[in-house]
Amino acid sequence: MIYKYDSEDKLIVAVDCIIFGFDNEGLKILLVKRAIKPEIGKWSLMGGFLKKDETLTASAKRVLKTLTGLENIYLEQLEAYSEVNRDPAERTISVAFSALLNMVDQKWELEKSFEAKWFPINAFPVLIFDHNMMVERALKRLRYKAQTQPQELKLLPKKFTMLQLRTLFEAILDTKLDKRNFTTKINTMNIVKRLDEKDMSSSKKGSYLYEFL
Amino acid sequence: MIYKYDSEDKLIVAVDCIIFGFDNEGLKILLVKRAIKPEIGKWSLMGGFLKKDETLTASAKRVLKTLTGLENIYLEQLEAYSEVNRDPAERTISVAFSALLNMVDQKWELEKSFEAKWFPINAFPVLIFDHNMMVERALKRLRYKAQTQPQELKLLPKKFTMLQLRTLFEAILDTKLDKRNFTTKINTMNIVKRLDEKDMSSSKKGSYLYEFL
DNA sequence: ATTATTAAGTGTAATTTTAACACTTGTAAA
DNA sequence: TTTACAAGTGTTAAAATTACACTTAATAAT
Repeated sequence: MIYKYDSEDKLIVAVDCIIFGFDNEGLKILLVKRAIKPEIGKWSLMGGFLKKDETLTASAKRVLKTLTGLENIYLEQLEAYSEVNRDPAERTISVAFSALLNMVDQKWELEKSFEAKWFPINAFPVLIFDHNMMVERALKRLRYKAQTQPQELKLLPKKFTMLQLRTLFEAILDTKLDKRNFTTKINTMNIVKRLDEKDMSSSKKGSYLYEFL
Repeated sequence: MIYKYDSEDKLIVAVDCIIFGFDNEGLKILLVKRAIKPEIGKWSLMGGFLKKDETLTASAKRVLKTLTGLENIYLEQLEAYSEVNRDPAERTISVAFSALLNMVDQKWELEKSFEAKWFPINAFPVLIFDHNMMVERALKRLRYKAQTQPQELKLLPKKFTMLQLRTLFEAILDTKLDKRNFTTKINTMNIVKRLDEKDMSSSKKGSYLYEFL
């Protein structure tokens, strides 16, 4: 026997992705020019609509794959946004996802048709709807993650130097960190192993490469 | 000009409330006997369906008011749950809310028709759907709150003793806490003020009452 | 071959925070 | 006046955090 709820209150559920990237210079956010009305042509988070037969996470993964071609982007669900008039076109609620993307060592390209662009995290445009709020929340969450579970910061290439890791932390936390204290801290946390390999590109001495455990 | 998205993927959005209470004995959770099919008669979180013209928070507040009559229950949004078959009746997603409720000093009554019951947090029944997962997540979040923003633990009467506060912490964190260290910690956190008033009910000496700042 | 250059790598001391631990006090009841 | 009982309080040791600057390894230039 199959039961159905009796409701005229069905609505469209969207997902919006706050896509963070890191390229050794600073923390970046990937934005797209909105392709549909309303607010067509304005900067926006990459998003899409939840289909009836997919989970929110699957939906976000699909959206990200469409934009980047990548299948295994690290994702974390954030809040749902549900102001009644958040989207002037129609009642929708949107579930935000934070996506972390290593910009360097993967072979991938942004799907051209989306007019996507990376912006520095401290200099990106005003976004549509409540998307700026979403970014703010995602950043807060990212800072928390850095403090508590740095191994989840999937923003670095598989092998990275201490300098890269520290630069990432500095970008996320928006502070300067002491070199010696940082290394000691990371080492006592037991989350990385030092490889025998060195990266010779940045100095004559070369710097050890690390991997997350 | 009004735009509409073109979509057959509208669906029902629910809210489910993890309602925590504290009565100086221990942490409790408020559950209801489900009144609709499927799974009618089974224990469940208190929930309801999001209406087209309300926000998720408003919806949760409405649901809580229906059950308790209270208007100003402290609420925090948690994750959305979206497994395709989480509710066998129909595709729904549900947004979980954590609600904190001081069981002692308010004048209120549980609406009888819901067959609601308080359970100790470490001895409550198996719930329908994914509700047990929701409770687990809510507990985790509550522990985090206790560590970082204890003034948000709206589970105590306005005036409370250090013993009450410590007992609450012990219940939430599921550990014993040292009396002296606890008092010192709370005092250095600058989140409470000690009143001149004493609660004489628990001892001959009486214990000071505190308020959150 | 020697020297210069450059970023990587490393240790110690001071301070702050946390954890462990037990006796004194104030009041009501006997 | 004494007894009983929970409330209230301080010190010491250990651990974590912060501040701080010189040495090292390798390449490039002479």
